[in-house]
Parts: sequence; structure tokens; C-alpha cells
Amino acid sequence: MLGHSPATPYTGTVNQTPAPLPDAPDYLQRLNPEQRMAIETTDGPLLVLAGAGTGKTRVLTTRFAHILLSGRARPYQILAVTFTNKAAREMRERIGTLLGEPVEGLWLGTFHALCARMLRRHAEYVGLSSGFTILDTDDQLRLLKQVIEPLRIDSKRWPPQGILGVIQRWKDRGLTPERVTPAEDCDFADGRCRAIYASYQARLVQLNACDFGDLMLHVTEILRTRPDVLAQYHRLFRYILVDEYQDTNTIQYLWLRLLAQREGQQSNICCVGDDDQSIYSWRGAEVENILRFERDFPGAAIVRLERNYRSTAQILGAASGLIAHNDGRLGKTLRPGRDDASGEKVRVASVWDSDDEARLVGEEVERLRAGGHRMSEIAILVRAGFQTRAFEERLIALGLPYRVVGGLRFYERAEIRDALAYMRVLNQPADDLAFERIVNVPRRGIGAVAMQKFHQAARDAGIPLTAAIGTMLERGEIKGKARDSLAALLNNLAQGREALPREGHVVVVDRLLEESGYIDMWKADTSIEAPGRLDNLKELVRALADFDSLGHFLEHVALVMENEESAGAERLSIMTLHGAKGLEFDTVFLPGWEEGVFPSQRTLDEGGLKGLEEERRLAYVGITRARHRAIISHAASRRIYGNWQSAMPSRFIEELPDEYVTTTGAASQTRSRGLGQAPVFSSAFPVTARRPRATDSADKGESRSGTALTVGTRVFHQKFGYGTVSSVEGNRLDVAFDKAGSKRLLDSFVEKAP
DNA sequence: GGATCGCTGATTTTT
DNA sequence: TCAGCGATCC
Repeated sequence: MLGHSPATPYTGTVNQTPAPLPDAPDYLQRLNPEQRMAIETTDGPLLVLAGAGTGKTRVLTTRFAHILLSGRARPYQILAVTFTNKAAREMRERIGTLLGEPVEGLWLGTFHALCARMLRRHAEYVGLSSGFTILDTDDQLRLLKQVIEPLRIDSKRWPPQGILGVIQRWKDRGLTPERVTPAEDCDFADGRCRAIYASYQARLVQLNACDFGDLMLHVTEILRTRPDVLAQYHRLFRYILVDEYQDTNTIQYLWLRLLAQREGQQSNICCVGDDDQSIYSWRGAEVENILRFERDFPGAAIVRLERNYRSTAQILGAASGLIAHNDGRLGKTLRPGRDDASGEKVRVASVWDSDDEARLVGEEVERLRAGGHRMSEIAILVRAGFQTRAFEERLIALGLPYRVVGGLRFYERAEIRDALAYMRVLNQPADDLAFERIVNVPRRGIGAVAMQKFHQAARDAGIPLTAAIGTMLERGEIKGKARDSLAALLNNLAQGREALPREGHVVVVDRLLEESGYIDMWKADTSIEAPGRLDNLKELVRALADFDSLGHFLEHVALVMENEESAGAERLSIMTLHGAKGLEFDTVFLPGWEEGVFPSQRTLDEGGLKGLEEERRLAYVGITRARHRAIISHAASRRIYGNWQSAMPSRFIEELPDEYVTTTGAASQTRSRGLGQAPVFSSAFPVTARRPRATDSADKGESRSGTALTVGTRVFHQKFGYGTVSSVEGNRLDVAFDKAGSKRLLDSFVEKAP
């Protein structure tokens, strides 16, 4: 495998560093030789291994501009793929800046957005029509439940989410129902997943809809089976650029390979990625894709970007030392791009518990703020969501402005989903899932029983729900309140649809939301959230005006679905390590580096090396987010699911090279001085609030310094109370506590019982 | 249709 | 511990 031969830095078609020509165009000035190589090696397959902070985005965008400006291709002949909308947007903007004007008609976007665009052109090949709806997670699940229901599957044992997960994983691997072999289908839902998958797909076609996975799956299937369509794209795309290649899953890989491998021509595909930052295997990403690049594209050139312009030498040293513990890497060492001998060492702080940890971080943030540090340049990066709470509480208490990144998104709010459902039915009357969502919102006296009847009628006649209800109304088969309210709703929708070309989508949607009573429903709501929801709805209608049609708007929402938050606000960010990928901050806090938290308990339980290495990459990503200052912390005891558990420092802490790290608190004692010391809280973190517990223990600890603990010794722990030492292993103890049971902990957190 | 009770299970998340 | 869910009751 490629990973075992990382010796040659550059292979294949390129072996000379282009000399920085004095007459090189402006946009190529002030790039380092590796970057120039990555940009100027335009033809033939190229893998750019771009370490954290090595100017990856700059290379990608400059390469794009270079291909255009050197006359190698027209803008629409370059396919540029990213994972997130944010990355796509950033690329588009920077290309515009480089070229001096915004460029139109680019094939630049996320895998899914590009596939949606392609699928609209060829939808008929997979039984859809070009106006198909893209379902969100909610709809997917609802649809799947409908499919499962008649099968009488025990939803306790086999939750629909689980089945949906199986289906999605198949889709990630490029498996249509026909391609799933019976052998693959036995582990879940008594071997009926394959059948469920098939009927789920059939229902989607009936609804003229597809889910997210289908965007990739359908297009790949078309490219696989329609040589004429494939040839068309081969002729179109002369160059392909891929960002974050290490995150591609199998279907994305297949899609790229189909587009790149052209009969009788070389593949001008350039993939940029970093195997050390692959942290999404649990989502189907295959690091193998990047490790295998040379085999897939023979004659591929490889360029390594290793000069890091982001972080201090100390931070890079710590991160590099850590990631060196992983096997099977493509091999890459970050070198400081600038001279930064004055940089601070990475700090590792030991604390008692999560409250202490939050207090420590809060104090340090206050200190930084007082020193003029920008709040938006500080981040607290956690492994998992539950860790954020302690920090939030502390920051609120201190009055420090923060935001938790990655909470509920705009599109996930109930009122936005409702309003979108109204628009979807307006746009496509056959959208049963959307109709179901709104039929009784606001209340129209339609219960489960009535819906059952409508469904039956629609199924029998083979028509959409709205059509079936329309027929039933005409025949007088619906009575009472339901009759009037449904007639009014269908009337609103029909009139809106008819008025659409005349009055425009903004006016029509606005009126539909008003006349259907949806807006009134929230006006009548007395809860505190209601005004906010009305604001959101106004915002949504306002956003409509940015699009030339309802269809385009819905497409955008389905694919982009993100919350455009007020940027630039002076707040520190709390987010997960995953969420921080691609970002950078002056100061980064990395709390919770404990066995069982980071690496996570689940990874430890699985016991595999792969999982652990991914956690280590996550740690690497965390450290490399910091420009100037990284502060790692670990607590000796943490409350997990309601009870206190003692925690060992993360193995990743031990893996940091000593010369780049300074430790404060208990870890420093255990790392360098060994047994018998109580936690000492470093003066590096000036204590403003009094911490009686910690201080007490430190004092007592010092008074008995030098006393070795042996098996049978009676000890006292601040949280667990009294206990007896049952084994000693270096500085690690097993203690049988009288009340709290048996725990494993660092000797420095207990003291000899009086 | 809405409130209440008890059970369960609890990383990481984009599109 | 505690939120989120489904079942149950009014």
C-alpha cells in the first residue's frame, strides 16, 4: 500500500521544482515551491497531501484560476468538488477575487449539489421527473415508517432509524437494492432490510422524490449504465479538483473515478487531502481512497505541503509528535513556515473535576480578555456535546459572551419546516410527505383516522393525497369541520399555484401562509418562542426574494440548509472537535482529555486500533487549530450519567513530546516526579475564586509528601470517601471504596486516611 | 388533543 | 443525571 512507501516526496510526472520566475504572473508570486508545484502541475493525476495550515485552500483556488488564466479550460470545463457549502462558498469567493470578477456557470459545489444538478438533467433514467423533491431526514424517516408498518416489524427491536442507517450505508457504498447481495442482508431486521430498501426506493419514485444518498447513487448509476451520458461529461470536464479527499466515501469515490477516467486520455484529476485529518470514517468515509490514489490513477504525481504558516513551532511539535503514534500514514511532517521561537509551549492542566475545569478555562479566558485578546479568537473544543454544559454555565456566571456552534439549525426549526412544507405542496402537489406535515397544522380537525382513509383512497386510485382528497370532497365523502377546512386549504393551494406565474413566488407564498391560517396560529400562540418563530418566518419569506423561482429556492434550502449566523460577533466559540475542522483560532482550549472521554469510551470498548487512531487524528486536528496557544486539560473525576467516576489522563497526553509541553497540576507530578504528590494548581492560572476542596487537598498532600501508598493502605478521596488500596501500579491505584465501589485512579488524588 | 408518567439510553454530523 | 420518547389517561 502507498502508506508504506512515503519516502519519495515527489513522484510521477513531475520531478523538478519550478524556479520562481521573475515574470511569473501575480497570482503565483509569494507561493512556496511545493505550492507552485501543486498549482502548475496541471495535467495528469495529482495528489496534494496538504497538512493542517499549509495553504490548502489557497492552492486549490489558485490552481483553478491558473487553469483558466493559462487558457487550458473555460470556467464550465472545470469540476470542483467540496464537502460543505461553506468550503464551496469560500472557494467561489476567492476565485472571484483572484480573477478580479465573479465567475458564472461554474461546476463548483458540494458533491450533493453537483449531483442534484446532474440528476435534474437525467432524472428520467431513474424513473423521476426533473422536478423531484429532495427529502430531509424527517421525511425519510416518516416514509420509511410507512413502508415498514405493514410488515409488522417489531420497532422496539429494529428501530426505523436503524434500518434507515443500514440503507444509508448501502447507498454510501453505491449499492442500489439490486446490487445488495442476500449475503449482506442478514444482520438487521431479520434479513428484511433489502426488501424494505427496495420498497422504500419504489415509494420515493412514486413520490417523485429522493433522499440525500440518492443524489449520489442515482447519478452514479446513470454514469455507470449510460455510456452516452458519461461521454457527455467526459467531454465537458477537462479538469477535476477535489477538496478533503480523505473524507470521500465509496460512492463519491466511484462517481469521481467514473468522471475522471476517460478512455484514451489522461485523468486531469487533482485531489487535495490529509490522511491525518480523516475523522469521518463513522460516516462512511474511506481513508483507503486517499491511500490508494496512486493505484487508481497510474502515473500520479504527489506533492506534499508541509510548511505550516498557522501555528507556532511548539504547537506543531506537539501535534506532530502525537500523530507520529499512528501507523499506516502517507507520511508527512509539518514544519513551521515562520520563525517563532518565542511561542508558548502547549499547556496540560490537571484538575479535580469538570467544574474545576470550567473554572480554569473561565479564568484563563478572563485573563486573556483583560489582556486584549479577541473573544472570537478563542475556542473551546470538546469531544462530545455533553461537555459543553459545564463551560456554558461557567461563562454565563462570569458574563463572558460565547456561542455554541452546531446547535439547532435554521432549517430544523419546526416553523421553518412547516412553512417549507407549504411551499413544497405548492410547488409539487404530489408531495404527499409535505402535505401530511401541514394538513393539520394549524388544526383542521384531521386526525389519524381521517388520514388513514385518505391514504387508502389515494393508494386505491394511485394518485397523490391532495388529488384523492379533492375527489372525495367533490363526492361529498368528507363531512363536518374537516370538509370546510380541507376545501379551504386545497383552494388556497390551487389558487396560489395558478397565481404563481402572474404574481411571483414571494407574494404567493406570503399569502398562502397568511390565508391558510399558519401565521395566525403562531400569532395566537402565547409561548415565549412564538415571536421569534414569526421573525424566522418573515426571514424565510424575505430569503425567497433572492431566488428567481420557488423551485430554485427549495433546491437551495434542501441542499444548503444552514444557519447564516451573524458573523464577527465578539464571542468565543464552544464546539466539537469535528465541528472545528478547517477552522483556526489564536487560543484553543482542549478539555476532557481523559480515557473514556477522549478517546471515547465507545472507541475503547471496541478495542480496535483503527478507532483509536481516528481519535488520535481528532486530537491532532484539535491541537492544529491553534495559532498561538493550546491548553489541554483533564479532570481526575467526572460525573458520567449521574455518578462520579474517576478518570485517568488520556493516553494522548502521554504521547505529546515533553519538549513542547508544560504541565501544571497533578499530571506534572506523575509524569516527571512520580509517586506521592497531591494535585498542585499552577500559578500559571491565577486563582480568583477560592477553591477550598482542591486547596485543602493540596495542603494535606504536601504534608505527607514522600509517603508511599501500598496495598491495604486506607485512603481518602474527595468524591468517593474512604477506601482501601487494592493494587498499586506505578502511580495508578485500584482502590476499593467503602461506598463508591472499586475505582482506578491516580495516586495523587487520594490521601492517606488519618 | 394535551398533559402526565415512566422507561431508556446516552459520540462525533454534512449534505 | 436527565432529556426525549411512547403509552396512557382525561
